[in-house]
Amino acid sequence: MKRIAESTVRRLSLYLRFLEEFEAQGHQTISSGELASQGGTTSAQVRKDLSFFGSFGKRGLGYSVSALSASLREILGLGRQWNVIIVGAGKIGAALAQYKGFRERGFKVVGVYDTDSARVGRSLDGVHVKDQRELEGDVAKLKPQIALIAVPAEAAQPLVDRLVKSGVRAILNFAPTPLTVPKGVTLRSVNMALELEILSYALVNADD
Amino acid sequence: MKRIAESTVRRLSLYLRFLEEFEAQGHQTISSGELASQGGTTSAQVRKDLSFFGSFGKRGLGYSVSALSASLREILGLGRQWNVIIVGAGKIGAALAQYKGFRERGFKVVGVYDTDSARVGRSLDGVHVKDQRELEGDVAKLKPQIALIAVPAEAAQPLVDRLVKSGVRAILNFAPTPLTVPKGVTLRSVNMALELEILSYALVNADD
DNA sequence: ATTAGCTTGTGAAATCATTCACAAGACCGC
DNA sequence: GCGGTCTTGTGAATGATTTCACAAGCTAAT
Repeated sequence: MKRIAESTVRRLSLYLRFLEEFEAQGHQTISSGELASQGGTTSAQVRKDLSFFGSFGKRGLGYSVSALSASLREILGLGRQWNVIIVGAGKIGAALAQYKGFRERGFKVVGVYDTDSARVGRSLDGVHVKDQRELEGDVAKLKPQIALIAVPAEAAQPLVDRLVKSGVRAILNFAPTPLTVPKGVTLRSVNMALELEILSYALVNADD
Repeated sequence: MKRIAESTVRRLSLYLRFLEEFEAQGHQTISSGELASQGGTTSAQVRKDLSFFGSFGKRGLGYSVSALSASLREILGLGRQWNVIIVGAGKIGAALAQYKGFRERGFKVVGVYDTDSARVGRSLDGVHVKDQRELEGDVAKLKPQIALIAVPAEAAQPLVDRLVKSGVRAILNFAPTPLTVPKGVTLRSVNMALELEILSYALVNADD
């Protein structure tokens, strides 16, 4: 299949959110325009996004909420449980470990690791923090597909290398540093200070 | 001035990071190629990004690390302190309140608010959590330019409306829901579950 | 069965972002 | 001062994404 733009995948994910809300409200069908207004985009964009994957609607009618939800879940790979490990049990790692939103969407935290002995042994929402030396062994055993990185910037790249070597194929990085991964491994980064700097730029240039 | 793409601003922010590291290592000059290899981009991209704002290098030599750092800080509006409030003192709000990276880059947390009386009064890294009823009064007094939102999804939009009404012009949202703001207000969202879903998509479609 | 009223799916056009490619400078060594 | 070697700054070309615009398809009402 043709490569799909990340912006498209991101929007599909948003559409799914909204479809679930809509379904809970008992609606049966939804039009591209309604979907668009929630996601802050246009009806043409919605239709184009969906068209990459097939044809899901009925002309004149719109989309079946439940059928489209199911299709999007399928497309996004959410019909299953993903096992996730979190490395780094500081403030951010701990908050992530306890974040309910992950579990609700099929992402199960199966391990939390740290190097600091003061943190090892603590329990975070049912999962207790293990020593980072156990990482390789656990990855081999539990086969988590996704790792979240919440360690200091300087520890992040060596950690990524270890994770990749152990077979992790998808990484979400919260350390404020750019990382590199080999081809075949997907890396995404969330950098909160950077987001604030973009806001700072917007404030300073408010008169554009 | 011509409108600058967000992707450009994001990269400028990254370049600044490296420049600071590079400066700490005692280097005087840096070429667009060196800057690019750090940021995972190309030298042409670096030069193009900078060209929107002026001409900062010397042909044959590269860029003065300190001069370019200063220019980027100026462009990004980082030559000053920004006052930030955080609304929502749950796991994520608390982690944000204690995140050192913000302070280091000139973002000072001047208030943390929650509605839950069990959380009100707690101290998070020197700032203590206040009742959300004090929000409007404090915003009028402290004039924070930026608000971080870490409340449940359903509480987010009403909160945004209150913040905007009180004069906040930039918002960073961590609630997993799309929000709308009037023109003149900048909103950015960080949605962690969404990032995981994008990874999920990548894993399922690894063979593209 | 026809019409009226919606809404989809999709090429084509327009816009936006990145990469290319090269002239114009700048420094160094001789 | 001149030739050689870098590296910038930037139009032009390419590539990617979004928006437009409209034919085609479906439902409901009469």
